[in-house]
Amino acid sequence: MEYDFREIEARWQKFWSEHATFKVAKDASRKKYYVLDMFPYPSGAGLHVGHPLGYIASDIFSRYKRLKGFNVLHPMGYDSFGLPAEQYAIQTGQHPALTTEQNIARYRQQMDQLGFCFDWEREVRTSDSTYYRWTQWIFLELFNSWYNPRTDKAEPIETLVKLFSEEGLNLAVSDILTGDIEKELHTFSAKEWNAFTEAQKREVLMHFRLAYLGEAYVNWCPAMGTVLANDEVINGVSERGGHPVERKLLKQWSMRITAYSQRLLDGLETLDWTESIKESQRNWIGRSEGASVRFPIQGLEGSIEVFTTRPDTVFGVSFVTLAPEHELVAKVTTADRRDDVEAYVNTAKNRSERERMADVNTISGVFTGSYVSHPFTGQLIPIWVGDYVLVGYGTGAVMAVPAHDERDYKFAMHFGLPIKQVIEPSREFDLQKEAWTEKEGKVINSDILNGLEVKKAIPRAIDAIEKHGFGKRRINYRLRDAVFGRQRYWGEPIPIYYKDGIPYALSVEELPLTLPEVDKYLPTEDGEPPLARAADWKYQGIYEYEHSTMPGWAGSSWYFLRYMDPQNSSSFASKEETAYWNQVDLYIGGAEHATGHLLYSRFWTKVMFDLGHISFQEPFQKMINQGMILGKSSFVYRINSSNSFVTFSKKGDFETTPIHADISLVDNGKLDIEGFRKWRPEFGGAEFICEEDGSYVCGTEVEKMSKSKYNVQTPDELVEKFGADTLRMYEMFLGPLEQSKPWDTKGINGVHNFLRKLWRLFHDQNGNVIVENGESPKEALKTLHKTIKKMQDDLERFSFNTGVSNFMICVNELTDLKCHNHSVLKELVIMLSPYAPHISEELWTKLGYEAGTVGIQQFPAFNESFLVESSFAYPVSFNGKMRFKAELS
RNA sequence: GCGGAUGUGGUGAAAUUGGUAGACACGCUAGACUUAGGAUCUAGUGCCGAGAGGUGUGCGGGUUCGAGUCCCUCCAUCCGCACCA
Repeated sequence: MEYDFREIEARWQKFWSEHATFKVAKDASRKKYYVLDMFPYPSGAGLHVGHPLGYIASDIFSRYKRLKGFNVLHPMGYDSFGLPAEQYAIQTGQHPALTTEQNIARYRQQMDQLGFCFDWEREVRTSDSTYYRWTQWIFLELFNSWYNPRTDKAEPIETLVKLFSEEGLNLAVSDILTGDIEKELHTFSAKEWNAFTEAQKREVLMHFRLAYLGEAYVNWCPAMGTVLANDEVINGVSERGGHPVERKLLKQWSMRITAYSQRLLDGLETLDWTESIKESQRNWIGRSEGASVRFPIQGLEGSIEVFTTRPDTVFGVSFVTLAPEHELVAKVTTADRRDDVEAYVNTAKNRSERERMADVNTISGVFTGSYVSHPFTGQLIPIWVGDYVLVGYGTGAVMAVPAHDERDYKFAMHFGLPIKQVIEPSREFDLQKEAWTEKEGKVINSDILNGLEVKKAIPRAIDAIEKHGFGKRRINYRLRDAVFGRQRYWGEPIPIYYKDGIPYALSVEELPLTLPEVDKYLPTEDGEPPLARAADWKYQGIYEYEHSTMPGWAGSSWYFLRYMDPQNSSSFASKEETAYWNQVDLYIGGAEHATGHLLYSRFWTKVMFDLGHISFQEPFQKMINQGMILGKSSFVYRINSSNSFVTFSKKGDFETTPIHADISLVDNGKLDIEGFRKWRPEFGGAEFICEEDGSYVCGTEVEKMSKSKYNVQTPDELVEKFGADTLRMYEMFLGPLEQSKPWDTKGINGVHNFLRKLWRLFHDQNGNVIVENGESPKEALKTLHKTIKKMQDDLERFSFNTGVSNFMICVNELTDLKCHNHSVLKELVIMLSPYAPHISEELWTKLGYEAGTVGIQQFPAFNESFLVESSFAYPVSFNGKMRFKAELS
């Protein structure tokens, strides 16, 4: 009897499902371990071989941890709100919930056939109202909180109300103001506060809430009719769809993630993540230290505030530049300059992000006609407008020091503005040709700073600026608040209604605010989001609800918490459950979420921690980022303006256009010509210029796996051909988990043959089980123990590829030894069970053990005494002394 | 430009703390067995060389008794960010 994987796998999957083998529950007597996969968006295309890579790894590790005695939480769910379902709904009129449901069913079926040990009773779906009820609840928590810089954490908004009613908002409490709040608010006394109307109070509070409605420059995508977060915009076009994106000032719901900049930065130190992801986050947060300095405007009230990291060069300022969108531009523009400035500002505003980014080398700007006075020297300095200054960063204005900043230098050269050297370069350098931008050298021409080294001059300059009241020390972050509203249908409704134009939050008891039915999934004629179409959808039948919905990252920012207690209907998860399961110990997923999901979910976790809902600050302790599996596309070469195709080696003789051919039509590089003709009607009469042997050879290229490139390999056909255990082991065998690699099935036979060999170790030619009892042969025990040690090490360091290899070596050796000893085989099966669960279960029962229990055995113990004899020692001399190093042979 | 990663046979790769480089697998070569299969078994397979031997981890240098591994310079490829003051 041969290894009949089809029969075996179907039978065990049924058994696991019927016996709820992988159901887990809190168990205080055992240590927990939480292994999480990034949950998928259920797209219509189903899973391709790249998707399960991470799931296989997490499955292996979960099973291993279970063998080690841990109570392992290993759940799965769906990030089921999202654009594609909505787009499909727009095209077909079909409700997104329906397509989503179908796609989930397909995903589930594909995952099931791989034999994962998920506890499906804990499944979550972000689009399910029993789930998004709690997403809305968290939104309310954010809405009803503010960030208190004095305690450095989020607090209920009541503490702020108390503060205002006792102290008001004045200089003494100005330390509670951070970032943008600073600019927009006026001070008031406690008395004034108490006399404020409800509306006035709410307006003030809105500037402090962690979820707030505010005016902000947003990434507006006209093609999609919605706003996008910064990380959803790549090179000035939308991440999904590639539509152009422009900047627009809009009133939007936002998340005050900037309040957490420093804590998000500090928290990274405690995490076991790759340096590259941490670095991406540091970059995104973009902390820089410096000072803000105010330059009084000549002849007008007020001043222009700039942010600089080089206060040491303050005496080298020769002009000040405002961003075109800067609020003071209109005010400082003189009458004779107005036409020029307005023309410039309009051009700059109308350029899309993409255009603006495309030509960063073109220098443009315009003089406003006004001047500021230098705070130290009183010298008059012209005010310019230039689009190299970004409104969203710092104060939207810079003090230009052309001698020591490259962009200021180019601007000054272009417009013939003075360049004043204030740093003596520390090595030979031609200041006539470019700016000396290094933070090195001696300060000159700078009054009180003269003679100081740059590194010492910086703090000295800040001290002087603060002493004279010209400005203050300031840490600036590049991180922007996250826009939270989307003008879309298929997302969580924001639990807010408007009374007299003022936003009010729903109460917790009124949740969930369910998604209403609409006639179409498009914006209304007057540009309102699709939710505005919902007839009679009003709070208490009177007040308008908020019409935008939450972005895709809302539901995914906290899903790991819901898995801990997914059925709970009185809270997002009980305290007992979150205290027990705690942080995710191992998180596996793609690196593409480095700045989006991973940052947002860290932010929400910190807020939840501050408000006392959970006892940990970071969601994911250790993270592994699996590499992408790329597709190998096949190409045929059509001779231009003909229906003839030329084989790869002869294509040089013609003018050709490469066309993707479906990889299922290509075997070993050779095209199935008849299949190709039938594939698409336009190729029906295709002619082929072939190789000498009559075959047509295709060209190949490694690309991202995608439907449109006809290079998608689904796991289904491979499972059908070789079985899930083979596919699982093969995907691990391909190479290091974290490395991207092209998909290639040429080695899959090797893994499949190995499983057959393993099968034969237990069976004779007639299919009878051969298991011997009694004393285990010494040689077999050595092999076994060597393998136990290696397999364990491999698993601990996530080196699943060597794990598979080492297991193969073991089976080869036992086969050579003709070892059928019961106790050796038993431990072999347990060791294999994480990698190939189906065949392990089968062999486990053949060894006479209870079905469904192989996964909860103890991982076999490694016994050194068997290794001592088989190891050899070789001499090593170290620092002149000889010593011996033992190696396991 | 800045940051991160990677570079080892024909191929995927291994080498865990500086200690026999290329395990394991694919592929290939030769043979055995077979009513032919994508089966199994045996032997071989980094490169040069008939051989002894020499040589070899992107290039060049360094530290060391010893370097794929540590340090420096450079090169190539991939990924991320990018007018951030």
